[in-house]
Amino acid sequence: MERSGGQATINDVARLAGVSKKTVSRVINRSALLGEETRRRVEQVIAELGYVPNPQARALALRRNFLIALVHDNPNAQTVMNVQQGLLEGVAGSEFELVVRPVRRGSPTMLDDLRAFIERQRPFGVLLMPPVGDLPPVVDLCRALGCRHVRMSAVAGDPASTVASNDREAVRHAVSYLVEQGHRRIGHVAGPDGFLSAAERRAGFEEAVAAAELALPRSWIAQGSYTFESGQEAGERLLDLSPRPTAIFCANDEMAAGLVHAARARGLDVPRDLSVIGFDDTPIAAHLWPPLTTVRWPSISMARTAALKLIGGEQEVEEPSRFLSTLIRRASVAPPPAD
Amino acid sequence: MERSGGQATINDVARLAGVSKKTVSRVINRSALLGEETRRRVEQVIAELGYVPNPQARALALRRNFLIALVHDNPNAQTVMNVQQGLLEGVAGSEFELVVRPVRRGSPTMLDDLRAFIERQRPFGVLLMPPVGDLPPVVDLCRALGCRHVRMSAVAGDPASTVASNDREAVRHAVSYLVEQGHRRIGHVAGPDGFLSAAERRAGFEEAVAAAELALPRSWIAQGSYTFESGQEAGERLLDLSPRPTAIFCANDEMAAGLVHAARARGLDVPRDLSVIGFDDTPIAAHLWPPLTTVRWPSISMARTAALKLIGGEQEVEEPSRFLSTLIRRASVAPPPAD
DNA sequence: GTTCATAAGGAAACCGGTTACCCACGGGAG
DNA sequence: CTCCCGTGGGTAACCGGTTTCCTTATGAAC
Repeated sequence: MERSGGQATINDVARLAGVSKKTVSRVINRSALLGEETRRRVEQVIAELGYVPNPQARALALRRNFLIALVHDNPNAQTVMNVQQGLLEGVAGSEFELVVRPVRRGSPTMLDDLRAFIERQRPFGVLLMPPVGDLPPVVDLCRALGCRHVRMSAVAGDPASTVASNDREAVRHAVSYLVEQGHRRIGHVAGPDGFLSAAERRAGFEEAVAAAELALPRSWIAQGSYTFESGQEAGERLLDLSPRPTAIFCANDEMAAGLVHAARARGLDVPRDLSVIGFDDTPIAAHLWPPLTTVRWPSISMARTAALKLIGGEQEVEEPSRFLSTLIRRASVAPPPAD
Repeated sequence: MERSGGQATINDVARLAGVSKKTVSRVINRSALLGEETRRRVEQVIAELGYVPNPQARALALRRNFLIALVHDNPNAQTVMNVQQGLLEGVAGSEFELVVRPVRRGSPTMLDDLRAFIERQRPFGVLLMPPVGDLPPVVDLCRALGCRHVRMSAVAGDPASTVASNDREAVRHAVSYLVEQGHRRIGHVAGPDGFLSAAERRAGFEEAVAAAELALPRSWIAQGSYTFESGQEAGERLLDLSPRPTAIFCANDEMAAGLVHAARARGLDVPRDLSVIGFDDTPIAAHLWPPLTTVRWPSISMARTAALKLIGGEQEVEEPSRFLSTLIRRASVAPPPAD
């Protein structure tokens, strides 16, 4: 039974229950000092009226709001959606809402835009997705504004403000898998400069190759920009080499897809002539032909933990000691050709 | 120059400028009745203090907030991201924020969850993405709650609360393209029951086939569920027919990708032996081999218009008379084999 | 010299909650 | 019989804006 034309307010509840606002507020906030009898009466009136506290009024009185902002500049739609899902799982049952705030890296006004956003909304917390969270000026801005923030990152950092995967280890594992399959000539399509994830993945690649005591000519590493086209171009360079790599690890799935296209254009069969591994497990990976072996980033659980860290106050959030990326084995890897 | 430890308030500004709150409020809201001299003085103090009005306080006093909610239940991450982008473009420069609220169709508590969300937040407006916006109970709920809403839809509806593409026409056009290429045996992988888009696309398909006076055995239409796997299964059924279709229109890209896999598994070459068209232009389409001819849904501009309708009050939003989906021609269509 | 319209701006109430502070009451200790 | 304390709950101020209503100064009209 709702009053038409406008929500019931705390005053309505107080009046109908014959108590003061304060008492109603106590009921809402589960304060202890309350008679059982009174509490029941108030709760009944609340139910009858369908009363819901006004979040704006609450925010004003409490001098804090219940907004978690997702700040991102990530071209990978699926990853962003996963993070949104994880965040929402993390705040489920609480009164927090998720607002999204894309930014444009490279835009000269990015920092000013972000500052204006934070100053205006004063969100309770912000989650910084990579790659924007890898930018020190962005983190410094949050700190300067006194805005609590958590970064998702490919490397460990301050535990209070970081949830970290371990891209380097994940890549070492993926490349070891290629080695196990018998590959000795392994190439790499690296991500762009300035991306922490790209640097980590490359480092992991180089460590794994070194650990297996394989040769690594400079020319077997081609740099791309995380795009399909750049993967294609990198593929053209790598596949024209002689001898050419029998396996290539790509720093993301987009580039791996481009690489596979380049291979096909040269009449090379994947995985018979060339094994390929990507990173991210985007929808593309599963639907490519052949289905792409790739590394899955635990984006949902990382985001869930990030949400808990943001809203969890000071108490420790129980957290996996490490977010493990997992190798998803599909059909794009096989032993090298006999040649 | 900001006061450390807390934003400046309207009271601080008023005090430093030697005026009343009301006058500051007038400056903020560009009220006319103000001396040039006073306005300048206040504006200078605002700048010095870095004063930003508190949105919660504003929301409370104005009895309305500045939240636009995106309610969706769409498995296609790229489409959701496009809609987010379009919404943000539409509200750019205003003080609106975008909150996202995924729902789970099929969950028995979906309506209750949505009701709780709307009653709690009282968002200024909500955008209902398909398929959840196609559900009458959801629309009825918004109406009952007095919550302004706009649906994105594959068919026209009440102009005040609908932005509509014309899927039927877009599909007719795509199928005509197959006919022009010389195809006479054209099949269809339809979307699941209960999806407006699926019904419209199927209707468009059937209309185009009828207009070209082609035969359409029942068996040439296979129903899927918009997933890759269902596309694969549909492909298995369609491709075992004899004679089999030389071209197939799929109601979305996921299923088209599944169909292409099924074709390849049978040793069929796309497009030499089979032409395929999808719908949505997801990233998968461009990265598939061969790159998939598909229909691009104008999601960004539809969402932008939807945002304007939501925040635009009563005045008419200038709007394309129709949002045109465009046929993206890639390599998955060719003339039929000679046989 | 009045009267009156108008411009400029202030005082106070209000939006819907939370909180600092106070009061009334009842029971046990001294 | 007081005193004191814990319990249950009310009063009023406050959060930071907006709005209603009112006052004052000014200049034009009569």
